[in-house]
Amino acid sequence: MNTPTFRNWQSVQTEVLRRIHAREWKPGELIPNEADLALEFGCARTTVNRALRAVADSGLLDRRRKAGTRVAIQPAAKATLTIPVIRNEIEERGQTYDYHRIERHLAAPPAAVSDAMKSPADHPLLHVCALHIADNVPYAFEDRWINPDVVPDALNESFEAVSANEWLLKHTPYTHGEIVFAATSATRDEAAFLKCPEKSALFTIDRVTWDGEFAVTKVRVLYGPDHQIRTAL
Amino acid sequence: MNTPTFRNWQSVQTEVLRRIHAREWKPGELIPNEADLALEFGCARTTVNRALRAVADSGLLDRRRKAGTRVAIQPAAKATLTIPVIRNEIEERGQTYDYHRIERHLAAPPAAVSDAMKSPADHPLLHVCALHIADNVPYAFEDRWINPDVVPDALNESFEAVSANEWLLKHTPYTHGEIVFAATSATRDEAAFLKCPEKSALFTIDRVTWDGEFAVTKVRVLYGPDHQIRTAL
DNA sequence: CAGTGGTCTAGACCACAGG
DNA sequence: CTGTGGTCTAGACCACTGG
Repeated sequence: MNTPTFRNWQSVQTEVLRRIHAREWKPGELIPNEADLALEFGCARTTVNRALRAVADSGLLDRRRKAGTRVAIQPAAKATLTIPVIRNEIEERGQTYDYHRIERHLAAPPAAVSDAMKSPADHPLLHVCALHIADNVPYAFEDRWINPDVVPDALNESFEAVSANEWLLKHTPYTHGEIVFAATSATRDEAAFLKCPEKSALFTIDRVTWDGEFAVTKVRVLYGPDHQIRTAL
Repeated sequence: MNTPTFRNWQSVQTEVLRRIHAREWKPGELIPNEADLALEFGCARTTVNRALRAVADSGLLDRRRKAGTRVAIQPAAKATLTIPVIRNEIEERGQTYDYHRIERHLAAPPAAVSDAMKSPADHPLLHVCALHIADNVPYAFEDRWINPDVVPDALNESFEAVSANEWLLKHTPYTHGEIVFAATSATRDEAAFLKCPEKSALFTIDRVTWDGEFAVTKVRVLYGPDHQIRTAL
């Protein structure tokens, strides 16, 4: 029985995944090259290429020129996390969103912040703290430092009605960033804001965004206890 | 002054990103269609398509047939996390890896586990607990349940030398999975294994993997305090 | 050096959804 | 109905890298 022809790259991808899962192509094994597969599948090489590239992106295949394509031995799981604007995150679950600005002032940041932003230690930055609230329950505490050299308009903004989270997204371009996920123990202040016991385990996201070589902002978001981020694998 | 010609999709992508960051194309705005851009860039439409698709995948563009392509208004950040096999994670940092199996027995799982695996409440599963160690310091505690119906060979494996983490990856295919990130407070036992204070905030990954409609395994990995996952944005 | 994947091109048809 | 993105094709050249 011959392999039926495959019309599109998704069906080729499905077949490739099937062969990997069914161990027809075993871990570490070399699979046929694109030209041969195209022949077998009855489609153009481009189509096979697209399918194999997709599978390789997910980590299940290792591709190298001349060496060919192999089934990955220990496929590292790759999970794509989507971190939405907090307001959207809450509203999409049908909860009402509320926002409270806690603090806003210009100050020299602690060393950890100026280091992370590669900003001179005594250079004042705009410090904005705020609470995001879902259905009247504290949801996340946002502790942010903004570089006024890069975002001068921020100095004219009170951040009382609009969160810095949203305001920056709308007003400030950035070229790249770094994001760190961790678990931290709630300090006394943080616990008070989030209305949870001191030293609760909090899911934490730290983010620094850059516009070229200049740090735009550094933010730490502390989510309330029991917060979790879920994704398909 | 004309736009110079672009030779490959990466350079087109770079130019597209530049226009978005420079606000030449503003958030919410419609950008020219593929055919026009191809003309402007002096390349084939396929090439433009590849570039725009890549940018859209990263969340900065919204594309819809007939409606055209728009710059995203509030681009949700997308971060791709790579979760390697723990041994590799440790060895890649140049640390020595060590492993200790703590427990292994067949037992009826707690309700939370049988629910997550959609397995009958009284159906016995293989429970394997183990410690992953980096440079003689506890690194992560692995608490795993394996479905022996799907992986009968696991019953013949002691998991004393090879972690279930690696063994399953090598021996068991899976079709899909779900992964949850959270922060949890160390229980007394967990704290003892990880040699950290009780109630420390621990970064936690829960994973359930499936082969078709059957759950293969459910694992909870508790990382030591201060563990963090970092990725570019 | 030669085999492999990576990519480009021009042209074509199609699926979808806005108006 | 029609404009848009989504995809396929055949053929071509290139870049990398293993042997």
